[in-house]
Amino acid sequence: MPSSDLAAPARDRVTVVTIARRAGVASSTVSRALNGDPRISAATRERIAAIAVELGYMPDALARTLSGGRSGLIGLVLGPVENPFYVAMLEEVVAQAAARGLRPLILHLGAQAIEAETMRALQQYRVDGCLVTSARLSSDIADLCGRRGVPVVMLNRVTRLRASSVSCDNLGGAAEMARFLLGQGHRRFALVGADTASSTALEREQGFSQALAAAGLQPLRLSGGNSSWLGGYAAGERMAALPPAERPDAVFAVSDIMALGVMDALRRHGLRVPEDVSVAGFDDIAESARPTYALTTVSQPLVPMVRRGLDLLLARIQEPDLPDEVTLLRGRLTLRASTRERPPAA
Amino acid sequence: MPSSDLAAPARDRVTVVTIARRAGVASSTVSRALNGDPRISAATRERIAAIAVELGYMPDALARTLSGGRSGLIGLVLGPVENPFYVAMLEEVVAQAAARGLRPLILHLGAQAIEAETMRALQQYRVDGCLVTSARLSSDIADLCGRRGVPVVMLNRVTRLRASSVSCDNLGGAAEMARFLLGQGHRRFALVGADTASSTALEREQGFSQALAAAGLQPLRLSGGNSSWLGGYAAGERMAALPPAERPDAVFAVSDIMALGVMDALRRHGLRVPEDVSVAGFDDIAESARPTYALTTVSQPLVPMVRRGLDLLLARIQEPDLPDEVTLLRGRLTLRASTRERPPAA
DNA sequence: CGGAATCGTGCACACGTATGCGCAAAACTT
DNA sequence: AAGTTTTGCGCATACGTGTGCACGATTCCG
Repeated sequence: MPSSDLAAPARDRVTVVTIARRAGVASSTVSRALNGDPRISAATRERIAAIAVELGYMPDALARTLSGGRSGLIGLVLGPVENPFYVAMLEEVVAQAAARGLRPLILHLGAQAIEAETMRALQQYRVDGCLVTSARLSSDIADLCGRRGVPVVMLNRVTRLRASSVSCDNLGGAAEMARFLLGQGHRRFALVGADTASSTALEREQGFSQALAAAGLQPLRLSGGNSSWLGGYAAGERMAALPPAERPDAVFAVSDIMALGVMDALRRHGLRVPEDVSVAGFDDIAESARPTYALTTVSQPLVPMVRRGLDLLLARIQEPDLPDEVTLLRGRLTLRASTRERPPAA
Repeated sequence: MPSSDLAAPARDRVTVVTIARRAGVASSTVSRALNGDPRISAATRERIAAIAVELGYMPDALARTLSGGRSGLIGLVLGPVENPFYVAMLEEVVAQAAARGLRPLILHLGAQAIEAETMRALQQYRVDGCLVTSARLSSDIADLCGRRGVPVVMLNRVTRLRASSVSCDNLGGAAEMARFLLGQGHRRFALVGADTASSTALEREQGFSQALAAAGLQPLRLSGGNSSWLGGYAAGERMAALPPAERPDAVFAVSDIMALGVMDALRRHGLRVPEDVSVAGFDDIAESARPTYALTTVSQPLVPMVRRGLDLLLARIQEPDLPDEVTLLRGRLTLRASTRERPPAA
């Protein structure tokens, strides 16, 4: 049936064979020449390179992969993007991956569960490695990757699973924030956590509480749902509803996005930040730097975190049997206008 | 050199050959059986299917692509993610693409220029099609895709280039907003636009201005940089600095993210929204629904837009010679508390 | 000047899947 | 029962690249 014969001649790719014919050599010579094999003479190499440029040759990444190489693809499993921190992380990962010649393939994005489709994609496309930022169901991913020999690095998650991880020193950062607030004269604290207990959130709660306990204090625990603006807002409303005598004079939320919700709720109910209540967060997302928020927070070292994560991943791609490694990077206290010195006594 | 001989036996893939040997048939029979070729008997088909399941066989997408099929990869070129609208669009694209068995490969993300690396990736990985939301330098992408026969669909961008596009009826939506505000009794308007003139922003400005002109009015044009919160904030500050007599009583910003900046600036300078000034936007991002903003806006039909975009793309992947198509979807006015009826006379 | 070492290149095959074609056996027709 | 169609499957090859091995040509050494 020569019905669709006209569809065929449309696009003919430039391959090593095209170049080989043009140069009068074998295709293997072209392959070696372009890959800098020292066995090929300089003259031949340059001649072939010239033809390649002339024809606009681009090696087919898929064929190269099939022939035993790496695909250059890294699978991305991303958490809830309603939290701008994950968006910033995505942006940084994409930029740094591109600089290293890697292409990010999105396997999953969002807070909901990971579908079977994702797992299939992970197996069908020969992903060299995986970067995971979502905790939910990450165990399945890690498990599957482990069985198939695909290295995994967790970003911003510490896990007991077989995988390396890079994370901020959540415990230390939260503790440092607690000590800072204590030093400012605050004595009545609220701690806003998230219901969906991620390792990150738990560590921050713990670090904050422990530092307060060292000063003989205990925070009022408020939780308002998941780690989102709305969750923080709900917690803030609950706090604003307290009788003034019981109301804390400093709030620490385990994520900036929640802290912003807390601030908005407090202000909406007539409380001033920082005059009446100091508010602090963790992450340092872009929104926190807005003059209307000016949130005091613990800045996560995003760029070094991603760099370290890719370092770990690439090392394990080249040497699959390297042992798992857990990296902790210290956060930095960023002081803004949402917190304020309290007079020593009431 | 038998040095790294131990590295080889690590992971042996399950391929059609594995199954063929196990079933005592040729590999071509396996391929046909799994792809539902009617020439294979039901008995053989089932036997092979059973073995495939037992061994956990997954076809290699790369090899399949090489053999003449589609890769199942669609390239994504994304705009500035500081605008949550683009993040929402990304999320929707990922979800809908997965449902159709497509994998999104991130080619570019962010406001800055598209690097050469991106163009290379586009050629090296056999992307079936491209989805573009960024206007900056999208001409290069479209050009390259056109030459290589890769269909392109622009989302939220209308372009004169060779590509199909799906977009909201920006002109009509902005005009409808203008008529609504007029109907509420507003007479002094401000229009907040962006410096970096995207087609989207320009159309919205135009639609708003034209509808006002039809009522014999002209808006005060304010621009405060690019389409970001900070840009809106700057415009809001300029507006708040005006003497009360000259100050508009309604502002329309060409994007929600700018409108939120405007609101924050106005409130920070003591103006009440909507009591003193009504504020309206365009996009309907999640933040606009927060009780603290409650922004009146034009909702973009995100889900249908992405659906239509993928429809167009898939149609052109299967039939490359289809003519370009431009789809316009009507937005819907979403009324919230940031706008308010004005008394008929002063 | 003959043998060995070195250099540059080609042949063949591998990776995993899809498919045109051919061939044997079974089913049907006359 | 012999010929014709249909059925079910295998052989060979293509896709584009990488690489082990071998082979002819050159160079070096004695």
